[in-house]
Amino acid sequence: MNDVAAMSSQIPTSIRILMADDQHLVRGALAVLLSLEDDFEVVAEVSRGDQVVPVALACSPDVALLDIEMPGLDGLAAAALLHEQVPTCRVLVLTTFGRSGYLRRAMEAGVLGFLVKDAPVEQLADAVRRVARGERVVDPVLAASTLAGGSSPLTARERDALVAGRDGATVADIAQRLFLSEGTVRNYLSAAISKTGARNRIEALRLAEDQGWL
Amino acid sequence: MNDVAAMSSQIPTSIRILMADDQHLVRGALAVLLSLEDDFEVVAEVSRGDQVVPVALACSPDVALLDIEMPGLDGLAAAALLHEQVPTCRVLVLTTFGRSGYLRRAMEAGVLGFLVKDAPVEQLADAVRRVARGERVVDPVLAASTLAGGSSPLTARERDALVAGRDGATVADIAQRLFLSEGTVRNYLSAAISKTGARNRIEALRLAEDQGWL
DNA sequence: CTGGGCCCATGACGCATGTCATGACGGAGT
DNA sequence: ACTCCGTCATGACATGCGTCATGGGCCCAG
Repeated sequence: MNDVAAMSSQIPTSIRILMADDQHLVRGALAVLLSLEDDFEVVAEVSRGDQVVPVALACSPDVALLDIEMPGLDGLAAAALLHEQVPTCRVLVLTTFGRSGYLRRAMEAGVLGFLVKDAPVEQLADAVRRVARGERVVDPVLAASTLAGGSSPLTARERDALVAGRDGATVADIAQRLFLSEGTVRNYLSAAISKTGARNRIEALRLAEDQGWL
Repeated sequence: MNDVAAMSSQIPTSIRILMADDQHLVRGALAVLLSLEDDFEVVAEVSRGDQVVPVALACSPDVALLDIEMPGLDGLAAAALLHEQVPTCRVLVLTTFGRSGYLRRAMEAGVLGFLVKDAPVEQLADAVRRVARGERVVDPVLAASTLAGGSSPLTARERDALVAGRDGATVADIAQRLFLSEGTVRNYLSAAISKTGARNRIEALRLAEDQGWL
């Protein structure tokens, strides 16, 4: 008896889930969907990335289901923090975009599962169970293309210069934001453009984003 | 008896719903959520805008729940077609972005309800019921900002020039795509930039998009 | 300690871009 | 009929942008 209890694995207790997504409706709907399975229990819902760790500390979930696009803190950053501060909590990332770089960054953040939002519904519950068991769950097609894509050739500052120009800022604006000289900014942008094979910084931005290099 | 049956309004029959969203997971989850209400029946699910009308013709739903960002055909265009070809079907648009222009275009397309995806969950069922009854459902805050925004100051070609430059195309590229001279393109872009109050065509693109002028 | 890589900067060159003036054509409205 | 407005075009000008060469400071690995 003692032995059986100590096995810690197969008491028929439910999997405790934390959900993070900034869109109330989809978060709620997914929570309902998961709650219908009788071995799941959604113990917390948050709408901002920076709430993930505090809430996880409070209610110790088995699995955290994180969206990537979130205010406050990016879901991948949240995953990294979570992995470090609440290592017992496995992470399943659930995102709209199947970008290579997202997957790469997710893996670096210690994420176990990576699911795209247009996966068939049946897959979700399955993925949660497997992640709870400690298995890796990744779409093989996406995994392959990620491997093929290689890792980012951009240096930190080149990346900074690119993202600082997202909203259509001029070189002068970017220079101000990064506390750099205009010439330096132009150099970084130029490097980023040539590395991505683009002809504009706009195109470079788009390409880099698709590759997940931002 | 005859009279009662002929009243057509209050037989306790369920509201037939068609769902269109390209993300399987959220579409499925929302469908489940709605199916839990016993006066709802999700009779069809599609993942592309161009499937909306054919499927609606086949299964004659009372309410169509349309996402905007969809492959094949934009949800708003689908709504317009639906309104014209299946006028008995009321439309509720459900979108990620609460952009003024989306709302405006939705209204022009004969849409009855407009709901953002981060609305609280309880609101969805309520919105569906009200739309089914023929009531308008729109977030008052969004409605106000839309009214304030006014309608697009851009001419058709200015708009064309802007959108043709979305992916970071050069002026020469845009000129080729629109079969115009480079100078003309520059003129259009210049006009668009000054009308939006931007300093770049990139910024102009962003601003115009936020206002829904594209 | 000596490359090599990244960070930061400067200056100069050439092309792309944004602005402006100007003009022609056609449709819509008074 | 005349005028306004949108469409298309040209040419000229100023600025912004992308490229390149060059150099100094820094840190890390060989």
